[in-house]
Amino acid sequence: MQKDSNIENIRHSLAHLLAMAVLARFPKAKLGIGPVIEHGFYYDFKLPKPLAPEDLPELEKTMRELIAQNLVFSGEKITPQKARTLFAAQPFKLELIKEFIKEKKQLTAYRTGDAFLDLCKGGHVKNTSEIPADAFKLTHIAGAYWRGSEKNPQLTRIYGLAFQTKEELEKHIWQEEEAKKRDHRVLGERLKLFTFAPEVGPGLPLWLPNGTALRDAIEERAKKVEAQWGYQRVATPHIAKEDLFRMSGHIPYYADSMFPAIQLDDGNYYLKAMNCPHTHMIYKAQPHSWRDLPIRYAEYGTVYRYELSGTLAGLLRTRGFTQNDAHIYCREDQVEKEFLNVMRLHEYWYKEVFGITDFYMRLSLPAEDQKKYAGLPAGWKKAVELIRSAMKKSGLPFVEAEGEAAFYGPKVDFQIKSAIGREESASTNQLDFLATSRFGLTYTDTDGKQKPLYVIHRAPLGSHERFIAFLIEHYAGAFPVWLAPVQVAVLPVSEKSLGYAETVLKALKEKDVRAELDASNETLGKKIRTAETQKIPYLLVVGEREQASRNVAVRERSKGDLGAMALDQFLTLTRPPV
RNA sequence: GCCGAUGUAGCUCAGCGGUAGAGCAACUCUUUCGUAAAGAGUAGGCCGUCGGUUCAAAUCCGACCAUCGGCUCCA
Repeated sequence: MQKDSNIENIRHSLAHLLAMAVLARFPKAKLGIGPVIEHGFYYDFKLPKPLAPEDLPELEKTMRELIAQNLVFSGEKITPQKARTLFAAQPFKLELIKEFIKEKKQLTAYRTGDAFLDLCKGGHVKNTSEIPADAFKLTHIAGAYWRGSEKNPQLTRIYGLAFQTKEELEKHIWQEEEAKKRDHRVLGERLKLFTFAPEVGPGLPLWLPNGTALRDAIEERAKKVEAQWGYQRVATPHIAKEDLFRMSGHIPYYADSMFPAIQLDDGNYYLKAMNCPHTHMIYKAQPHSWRDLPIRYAEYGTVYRYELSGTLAGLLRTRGFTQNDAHIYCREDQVEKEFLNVMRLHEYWYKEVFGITDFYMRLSLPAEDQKKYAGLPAGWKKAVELIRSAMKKSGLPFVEAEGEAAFYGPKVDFQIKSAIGREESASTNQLDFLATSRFGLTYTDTDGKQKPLYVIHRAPLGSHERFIAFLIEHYAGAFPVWLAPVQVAVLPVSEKSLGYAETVLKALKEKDVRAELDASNETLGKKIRTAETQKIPYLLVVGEREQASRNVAVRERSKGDLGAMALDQFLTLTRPPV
C-alpha cells in the first residue's frame, strides 16, 4: 500500500524539518546526516552550545510551524563545483561531497521551501502538508561520533519518532513503556535475582539466591545436554601468565579489553578474557591421535573484560561473566560436520528448550583492512568456506557481515529475538585455524606425522549474564517451572495449618522441588498476591480441609485455582516437559 | 572512553535556599483469616562523594563516582 512507502518519506522529510528548526535556533550549527531509522528519524548536528531535553518541545513547535507553511520539497542534480559552493559553510557536507565525487556518485540537493537546502539522495514528501503534524515526537538527545568513528568529532544527535497517525505514535510509546516493565534490570530487582554493589565495582553482578537458582538450573541442563552431545567437562583457573596470552595473541590484539596485569615476582599474570588459551593447554597436556578426534571440551568459564564504562548495561554488558563455553578440536575433514552439529545444538536450545523461534545466524567476515586480522588470507578463505557450507546445510537463516570477525578466525553469531522483539547477540562461534601455529596444537595422523588442527569455539548460551537477561525479558519474569527460582510456594490459610504446611514443604524438598513456605502473619489473599508478583508457578494452599484430607489445593500462576489433589498428583504437574 | 540526563529511607517517588516526607517493604502488637493488599503502632536517611558560594545548602556552582539514554565496542 502507498501508506507503507510513504512513511519513509515522511520520516526523512521530518529529519530535514528538524534541521531547519535547529538552524533557526542556531544559525551556526553544522549539519551531519539525517537518516530514517526504524520508528522515526534522527539528525546529527555540531552545535555551538549544548542542547537540553527541555529544548525539544520548542524545536517540535518550530517543525509544526514549518509543516503548516505547506513547504515544497524539490530536488535537483548538482555538479561537484556547485555542491562545494552551496555547502561551503558545512564542513561535514563537504567531506561527504568529496567522498561522493571520489566514488563518482551523482550529487543531489533537496530544497525545502525557499530557505533550506540539504545534500541528500532524496525520498521526501512533495509538500509538508502531507506530514501529519501530530504523529511525530522528538524523543531524546544523544552524542554520536561523526561517521561512527570515535576518532571523529562527536556530534549531537536528536532522535524523533514518526508515524502515519497519532494513534500509531501513541501505541508505540505505550509499547515502549510496556517493554520497560519487562526490562531485566527492573524484574531482576523485583524478583530478587541479582544486584550490584558500589563496593564491588561497576559491571560486576552479584547473584542473589533466586538468580543463582536460575543459573544452576540452566547450567545443570547444559551439563546434561553437552554430555549427550559428546562433550567432556573441564575446569580452568581464572588467571594465567602473560606468556599464555602472548601465545594466544590476546596481548597485542586484545590488551585494551583486559584488566591490567597483576605483577608478581615470576612475571605478569592476567585475568582471562577468554577461556580458549587455558583449554588449549588441556588439549596440549597429552598427545592426540587422529582416532581421538574430535575432542570436545566444555566448561562454564568465568572471564573478565575491562569494558568501557559507558557500555556497561545491567547483565547485558558486564566486566565479569561466565560463558557456556566449549572448544572442539578436530581434523579438517571433520570441521563441517562438527560445525553443523554446533548449529543443530543451537537450534535445539533455542527452539526446543526456550521456545525462541525467531533467530538467525550472522557470519562475520574480515573487513578489507586485513591488518587488524592475524591470519593468512589462505587460511581465512578455507575457514569461511567450511563455515558457509555448514551454514547452508543447517537450513537455518543467516546473513553475512563484513568487518566484524574475531582476530583469529571468522565467527558466527546467533541473533535471538525475545517475545517482545528485543534482538540480542546470544552466542558467538568461531572457527580457529591458528591454534596449530600459535599453540602448537596438533594430532598424530595415520602416517605418524603431526598434522594441523582446527578448533571450533562455541557458546550457544553465550554467558549466563546476558542469556539470563534475555530470558527475563523473553518470559517477562514468568519462567517455566524447570527454570523458576522458586517453583512452589506453600501458603497456609492460617497459623493453625502451619504444621501441615511444614510437612508439605518437607515432602516437596525431598522430591528436589524448589519450594518455599510463606509463614507470615498475613491473610491468604495477601500471600497469594505476594507469590503471584514473584511469578511463582505453583501455589499450594493448605488449610484445615487439606490437612484433614491430606491434600493440597493447587493454584497455577496466572491460571488460578485448580482445586485440591494429592501431593503426588501435583508433583506430576511440575515435571519438566522434556 | 565520548555526548547528554539523573542520583532523597531496602523499593517507587514528593520536597528544590531556612537543616527531610508519603506509599510499599521491614519490625512489634492485635487478628487466625479459603484464592491478588486485615488493622494499629515502631523503626529507618551525613538527601551519591568531596569541595565551593551563602548568615544558612538536599535545594545554587564545580569536580569525582555510579546509573540511565545514545555513540563506539561486545557474550
